[in-house]
Amino acid sequence: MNTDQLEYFLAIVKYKSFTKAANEMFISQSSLSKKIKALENELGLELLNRGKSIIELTHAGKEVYDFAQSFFKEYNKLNKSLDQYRAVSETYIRFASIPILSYYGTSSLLAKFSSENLDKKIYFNIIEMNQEYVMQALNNDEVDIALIRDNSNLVLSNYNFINYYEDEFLLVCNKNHELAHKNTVSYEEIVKYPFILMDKTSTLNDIIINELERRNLKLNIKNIVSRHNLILEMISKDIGISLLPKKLLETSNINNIVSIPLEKPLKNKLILLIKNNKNHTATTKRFWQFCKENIKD
Amino acid sequence: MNTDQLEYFLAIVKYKSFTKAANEMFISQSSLSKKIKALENELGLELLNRGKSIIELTHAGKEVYDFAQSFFKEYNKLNKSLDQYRAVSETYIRFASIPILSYYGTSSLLAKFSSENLDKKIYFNIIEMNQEYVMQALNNDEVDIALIRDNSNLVLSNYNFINYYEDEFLLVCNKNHELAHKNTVSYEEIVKYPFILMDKTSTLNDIIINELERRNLKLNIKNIVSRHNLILEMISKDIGISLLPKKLLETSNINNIVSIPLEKPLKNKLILLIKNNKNHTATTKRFWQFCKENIKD
DNA sequence: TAAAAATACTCCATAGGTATTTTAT
DNA sequence: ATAAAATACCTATGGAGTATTTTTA
Repeated sequence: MNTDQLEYFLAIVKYKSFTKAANEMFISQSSLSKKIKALENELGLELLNRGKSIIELTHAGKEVYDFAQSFFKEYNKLNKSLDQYRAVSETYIRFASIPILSYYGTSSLLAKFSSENLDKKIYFNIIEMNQEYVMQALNNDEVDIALIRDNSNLVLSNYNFINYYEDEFLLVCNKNHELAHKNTVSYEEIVKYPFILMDKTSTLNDIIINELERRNLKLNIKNIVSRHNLILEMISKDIGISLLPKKLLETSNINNIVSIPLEKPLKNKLILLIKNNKNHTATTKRFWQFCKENIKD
Repeated sequence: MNTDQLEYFLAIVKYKSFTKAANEMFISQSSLSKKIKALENELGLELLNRGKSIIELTHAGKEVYDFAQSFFKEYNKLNKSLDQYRAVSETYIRFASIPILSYYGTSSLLAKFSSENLDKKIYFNIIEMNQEYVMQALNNDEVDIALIRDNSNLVLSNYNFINYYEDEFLLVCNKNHELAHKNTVSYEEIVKYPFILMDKTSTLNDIIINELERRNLKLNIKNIVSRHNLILEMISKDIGISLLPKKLLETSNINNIVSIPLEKPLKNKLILLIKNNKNHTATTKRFWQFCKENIKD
């Protein structure tokens, strides 16, 4: 019996699925299956009733489950206590993000993790790049975890993800604009007016343009700029209108601007991504676990 | 971390020696050394201060030691509880002995072990043979554990042993014999009288004859018989004298016989033997452990 | 110098992976 | 038929052994 087996066993119970648990624990379904079978063989008992649409504990399994839980309680206590004897080592977590970090409270998440894990000096190596480069870095193992925008082009089969934040796009216009008085606006109305777009490396555009294409509509693009603050400033001069995630508007203090919900809401979803492979450091895994527990979606 | 590592770690602390612990746990010193190093690496800590003439726990080691102890308490509890779900399986322990089993309470030892291990049906496969055959069977892995007499010919480097019983040889003679009134007798006196010897396959003879050869004395052999009861009966008819272990005399109820200590005591030592190799079943290992704990030497 | 732990080296067993089959709904 | 667990098969890592070296008292 070893800690891995117990940990994996708890994961299966938690997720009620070998496949799901394997994914979450960064091992293959096959390995997990064999590991649990090995544990069952060692104990000479079946721990799980498989199949019948859901995985449930056998009576013996329940006892092992309770044992495993209190084991980890003690084990974690031991490890915390051993920290006093351990040299504080350094580890890096390489974190890449699209340029939105300051708006979504990410730094406080990272800080919280560091402060909860004082046994190691944890350094976050943070870079902000456009989504294409973030994905490249993730795929080339130059980065451990990424924060990106979930656009429809993403193929997530090689990744695990956590929903990080979700809000919706609002129409933003000058307070003197024709639309300013409306309660909701439709896509058909939006395309009538000069539109200010982020530059094409932003995934905000993909989402907006995809949605409009789906509806056979085409934007009347007036300007393309590289930062959303610039968009807001231009709107405050009534140069055009735009669509921006609600959250980005909350932090701005530009005058003369009005934001209006869409008739058919358009979601802006941010997700954390980690590669599905098995070579993550213990600290990276621990951080991923921490994110799962600390981000309420 | 796994149960093996913890078990081995506890053994090292118990025996204060890697080499000793390795031997007791039926693994090589090399493997043990590596296993503990692996545990230390995993924990990122030294657990033992090696070398300085004795092995002692570091502060961290003490914490792990306490953890391991309470772990096994819980682990054993779990296993006991899991027994109710386990199919009762059968295991055999192959036990060979020189023909003395009825005199040394061996059967109650075996019975006690069986009754303390009700999770398995434990069958003892017991054979009594002369020592040469017992040793052969042990060497050929036809037998797991052997009970033999420790004569000076034994080379024990390939075995682990447990002192099973120790008593001393007494001179036995008829109550009308010339020596019958003495408090102690010397070897010089013994060789003067007709002597009744066990047949040559008995290790009793080796011990007696070796001792006399060491003293340049030679027995005056009158009869050779195959069972010590016969010897006693012959002595009761004053046909000769003999040397027999004290214990064998306690259980006999033959009259007209006197037993007298030797001036220079001659020991009769029975030992349990197990091969030093690593292929014992869990039950055999458990029985061996049980013997270590239950036989006070 | 002697005894004991660590290491070098070899061999084999097992863990982990991918691909496939079996099972259960 | 589909989704999920088990299995077959392959590879690579790690564990066990023996023999040797290093360490320490």
